[in-house]
Amino acid sequence: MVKDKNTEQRIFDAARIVFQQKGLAGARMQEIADEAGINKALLHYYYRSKEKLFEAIFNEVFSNIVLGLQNLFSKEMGILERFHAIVEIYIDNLLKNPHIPLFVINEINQNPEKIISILNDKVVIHMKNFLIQMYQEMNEGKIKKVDPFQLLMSVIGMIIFPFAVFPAIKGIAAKNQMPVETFLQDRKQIIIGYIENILKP
Amino acid sequence: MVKDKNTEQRIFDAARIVFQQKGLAGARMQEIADEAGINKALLHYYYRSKEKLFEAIFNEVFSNIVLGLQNLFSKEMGILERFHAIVEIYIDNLLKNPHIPLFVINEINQNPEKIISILNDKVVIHMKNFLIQMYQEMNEGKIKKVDPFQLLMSVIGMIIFPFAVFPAIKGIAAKNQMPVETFLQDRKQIIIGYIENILKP
DNA sequence: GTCTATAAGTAGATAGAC
DNA sequence: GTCTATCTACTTATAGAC
Repeated sequence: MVKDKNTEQRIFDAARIVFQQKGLAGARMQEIADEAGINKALLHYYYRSKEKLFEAIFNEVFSNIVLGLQNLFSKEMGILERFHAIVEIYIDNLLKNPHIPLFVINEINQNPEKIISILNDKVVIHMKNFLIQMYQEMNEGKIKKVDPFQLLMSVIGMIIFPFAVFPAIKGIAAKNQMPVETFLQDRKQIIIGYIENILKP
Repeated sequence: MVKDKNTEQRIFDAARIVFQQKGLAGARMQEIADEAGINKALLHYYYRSKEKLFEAIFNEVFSNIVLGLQNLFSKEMGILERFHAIVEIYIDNLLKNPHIPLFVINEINQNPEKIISILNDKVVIHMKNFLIQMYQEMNEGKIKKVDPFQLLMSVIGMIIFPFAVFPAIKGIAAKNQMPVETFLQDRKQIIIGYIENILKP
């Protein structure tokens, strides 16, 4: 039995929008159906339950993030270059999907075991290689000696935080007659500058 | 008519715990009642509705944050000293209440107008003075020339992000046999070090 | 596959006894 | 003030026609 790709995809896209804005508990199946332009019953026809629909969305979103991380950490490049890539690629991606951080952060808090096990399975290896590379470059005197994990956490925090409070940033930006996109675009070079200040020997 | 402070306070504390963990939509009045060790009907006796109870909690939490900001920005001190204080005080406070960041971030996203108007009324003035002070010290050559707002956003991001993904950090820390509290305590000096690197002329 | 109508379950809110 | 019992509304989920 072949599924109608069009309808299924429309449901999927609608669900992603609603779940990202309202979260699992706050979303309504009716709202998703309206957003998809179809009837509520069809949601259950394609995805048996609200939970299953949510899981389908989350898995797609999160596996994209994991793929992005794997990609960033598997390529051969120096540490500064790598941080440069992390900042550029993530801010560009988040500008296209500013709701993703809060969506993922909420799931981390509601369902930590699931996320931790995925991270352990698919990300930790790359993370370890990254840490090893940092220690190498530190010993070679290419970069200053710092705690690699703390730095990584800091960089991710600087990247993600403005998106987690996006509406507030937007409000503040509007008050200063600056498009929020400009603020976030500028941020790329600024964060990279910080990292260079921190790491340059 | 005098309210029974004990019961009201127990409801309030229980509601804070449940709302912070589950959010407005995810929380159940029954769960709050259980947590408070009283009956569901009493919740409505003290706070007319779920929404009103949530608002009471949020207002208390958020006004504490605003007070903290006002306090930090009103005291006379140099810029580096001020950043030092921001980092120390916020990490210490968040270690006591690690759920607050996500709680506030969610409300920022669900109810941005309310938060923006409070910020405009009570925080923007202090923020402006802070920016003025930064420009002064930059012109005097005490610190390097940087975008003050971007730096502030970065510092706040570095402070708050680990708490927003607390369960994940905890999981990773556990895997490395390190208490998450140690990781976050260490972070204070590390972030302050970053800021000095960024601002030292 | 898609719809309408409806069932079944849940959650917030209230009535009324004590 | 506090409880039990109940009401009402909403939401997910299903049955069944087309």
